Amino acid sequence: MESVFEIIAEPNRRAILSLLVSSQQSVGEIERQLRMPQPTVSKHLRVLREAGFVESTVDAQRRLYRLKPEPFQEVDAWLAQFRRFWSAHVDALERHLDRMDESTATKGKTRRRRRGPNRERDKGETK
Amino acid sequence: MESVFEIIAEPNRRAILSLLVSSQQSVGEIERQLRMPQPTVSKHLRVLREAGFVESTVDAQRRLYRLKPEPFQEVDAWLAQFRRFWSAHVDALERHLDRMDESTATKGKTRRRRRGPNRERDKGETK
DNA sequence: CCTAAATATACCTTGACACGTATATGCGTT
DNA sequence: AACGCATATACGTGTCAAGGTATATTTAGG
Repeated sequence: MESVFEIIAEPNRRAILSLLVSSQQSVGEIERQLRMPQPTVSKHLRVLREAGFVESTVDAQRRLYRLKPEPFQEVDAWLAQFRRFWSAHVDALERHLDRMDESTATKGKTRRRRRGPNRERDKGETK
Repeated sequence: MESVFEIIAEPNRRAILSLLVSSQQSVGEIERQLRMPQPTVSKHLRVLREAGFVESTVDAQRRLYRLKPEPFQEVDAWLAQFRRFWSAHVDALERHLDRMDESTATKGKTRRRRRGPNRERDKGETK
């Protein structure tokens, strides 16, 4: 369990991280909102803490967990090398994002995206 | 092996993806550059292809693999919700947005970027 | 056709990790 | 001190994915 990528590969851990975006939460609050058994929450939080994704402070018997930025930056840094590549495929990207918009439309406020004519693709690499 | 996060959790797969950033490569080229056995390369490429990270074209006995953008965008979309947390490093973020702006400038439309202090942490938990 | 090269797949083994259940630890209250 | 709540940890189990080795498939060329 060394890399940040392995950490975020686990769906429950991603759920926890997403929960913590809004504000810090206690173990019990996470447990209830995500409807997962308490030991599961604690164990995932341990992994997340050791990987630097979260930190905790003690509040009586409760532990309040909140996000830490560094590992996210690490993921972002890795992703960066591909940004150049996918901006060359903006059109496919736009189409993809349109589908994402559609699937998350329940959130109400969606960023509207405009649709343009297709631009040229294909760097002419085929043999 | 459903999610994109599980796919990129594997170091060898990340290595392959990084290799393909520069240009498309054959299995043998990947095998030699990464010094990993050929079946390993093929199997990872299969996983990557089924997850939409790469696609291949046939060149005689060779298969040329190249990147596809959509899954990367999916990772980026997930990462987006955490961006406000690491805006401590505004510089990298700004650079990122700058490149986004630049690369999509052909589309003409504005991409809004909030600037200034986003000092909005520590929501005063119950203590 | 037959062979060699490039790539894919099949089979097996192994190890990691996520889960459930049970139990331990810590803290606050009476 | 004793109890109860919140959280952590220990242990046993099952699953699944990655690696290794062997073999199959495809294609070019003689």
